Order: sequence, then C-alpha cells, then structure tokens
Amino acid sequence: MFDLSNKVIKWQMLYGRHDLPWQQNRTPYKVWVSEIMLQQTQVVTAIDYFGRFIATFPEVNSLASASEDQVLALWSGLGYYSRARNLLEAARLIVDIHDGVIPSDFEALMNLPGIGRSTAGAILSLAFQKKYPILDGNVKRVLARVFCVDGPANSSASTRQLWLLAENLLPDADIDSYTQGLMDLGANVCTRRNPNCAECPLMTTCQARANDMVDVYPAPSLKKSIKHKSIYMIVFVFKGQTLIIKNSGAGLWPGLWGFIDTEVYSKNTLDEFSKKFELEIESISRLDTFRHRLTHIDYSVHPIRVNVSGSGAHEDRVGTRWIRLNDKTRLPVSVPVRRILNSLC
DNA sequence: AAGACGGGGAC
DNA sequence: GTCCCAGTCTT
Repeated sequence: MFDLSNKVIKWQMLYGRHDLPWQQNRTPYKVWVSEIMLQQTQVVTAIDYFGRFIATFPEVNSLASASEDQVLALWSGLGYYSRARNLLEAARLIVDIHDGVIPSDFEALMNLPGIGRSTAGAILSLAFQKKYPILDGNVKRVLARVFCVDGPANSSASTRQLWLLAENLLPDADIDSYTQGLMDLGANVCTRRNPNCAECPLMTTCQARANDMVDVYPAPSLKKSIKHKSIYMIVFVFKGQTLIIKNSGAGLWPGLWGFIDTEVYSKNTLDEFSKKFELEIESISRLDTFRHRLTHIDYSVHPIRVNVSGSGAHEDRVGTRWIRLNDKTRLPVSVPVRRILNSLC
C-alpha cells in the first residue's frame, strides 16, 4: 500500500510533530530513552521527566555507571518503575557487550530488557531508518479504523491482525517520517473521541469513515478487574526523623523507598515491626486516610504515625534510612509515599 | 491467554 | 466517574 504510506509521510512532513524534545538532535540513545519513557505514558507527562533524565544522563555511558537509586529518583512519580530498572540494566549490557553502542539489529534490541517488538521497531525506524513496524496505541487506533479491524484493540486476535497490517504497509523510504506520522495522526487527528476526519490524509482511504463507523472502531478494550485493598503505612518518627526502607526488586514499586507497609494491620503487626527495628513505641496517631488508584488496584492508604525511641532509632542499616521530616529527599519514592512525606512538614 | 505493573490526562 | 496512554514481562 504505497498509497497509504505516501500520504502519511507527506502529511507528517507538513503537519506532524517536529518539536518534541527527543526529536531535537535525534540520537539512538535519546530515541531509546524516550520510547521507554513513553510506554503507556502520555507525551505531555513524559516531557519534563525526559528533560531531567537526559540532562543527568546525556549518553549511554553515564547512564550505565549510575546507581539504581539515581535512575529511579529521576523516574519517581512517573510509574511503571521496572522500566527504569530495565533501562539501567540494558545500558550496562550495551556497554559490556555492545561496546557502548545502541544496537541497530532487531534481535539484539529484543534481547535487551524493556524492549519489546514495538519499541524495537520504533528505535530501528526512527533512529536507524530501518524498515520495521511499530504498534502502539496510536497506530492500533488508526489501523483499526482505516481497515475496520474488529475486536477490542487489546485482544490478542486483533493485535495479531494489526501487526500483520502494520508490517505490510511499510514504505521503502522515509520510514522515520512514516512511523512518526502514524503516531502523530493517532495523537492529534485520529483521536479516541471526536476524531478530526476533515484534516486526515487518510480520509478517502479509511473504511470506517466510508461506512460512517469511525466511532465504532476500535472496539472498547476488555475490562480488567480492579481489586480494592487497604494498605497501612507505618510512619515511625524519632526526633524529627522518619524511617523509610527500600522495597525489593519485585512487586509494586520495586526498588523504591517507602514506609514500612502492611495490608493487615493490628497491634501484633505493629509490635513485630517495632521489635524488628528495635524501637520502643511512645505514642500512636492516625493521619488522614486517602485513596490511591492504580490501574489494577484501588488502595485506601492509611498512614499511621508512631512516635518511638529505642536503640534502633536513628540507626541506618542496609536498606533502611532515617530521614528528616522536612527533608525533600532525593531518594526515589512512590506518589503516595511522597504525599505522606509532604504532609509531615 | 490473562494478569501485573503507576500515574495522570482528557472528558 | 470513565477510558486509555509511543507496552513489556510474567504466569
């Protein structure tokens, strides 16, 4: 379909986005970092994070030599923290086994943690002018409409269909403008609601438009169940300082720092924590409960302030820190933990 | 094939 | 409130 790709390319050059931070002095490294940062993340959200990240780690070597806490701190608040941990691990692999050069080979890219088929395609097409497809949310929506692909966009059946289309539509030249153009179309013209078909270069190509069914495609995604949970965060306080610990590398908020937390709170659990950290409880008070909603979990967060003394107070150990209540800590923390820290001072 | 994994933008 | 965003990895 030379026709479709040609229309997209010409439209992109005239009306597409050219001012995004990662498009300036484009390098494979910046394309890679931006693609990871933009996974399941809107452009407007990622922009400031990208600027701080590139300013701190301008190229792959500086990233590879960073600590996990440094990298996570720049990701703090952005979500999906495994992306940051994988980015660091991949940078070290690139230095160790690729001589510090971002691979331009599909298999090599796919072997790096955090890079799947779509991100590999984006890096190859945008940074290396290689003929590989992407399939992000924008492209899924555009193709689902242009070709009336049935089924929810997040179903495996329609995803398989859409990948086939994406592969078969690729142009032989200007693959970077084509890839960018599909994303720009999805983001600014072929939007989820109220698409601006009048401005679309594919208006006469689009099957959904021809059938007046633009609002039918793509079908709504399969709904995922949301669990409701309570989480209790124990805010130990001693002489204006509070105890935080580093999370394990698995589960929610991997590698981030936070308060000791538990889904089952009782005097018993509190005594266990106190004993474990060699703390004597002086007084207990509940702080304001708040709601924190993730895609798959709806949390009621119950911060509980526990004033303590004892031999463990103010003693840093591996994976534990006492930080000042008014300390704008640079340690990586989740949004609910940041919220509690801010409320303490 | 389905679930885990964040947080926020836009309506 | 709802839906979903330049997805990937694990189960």
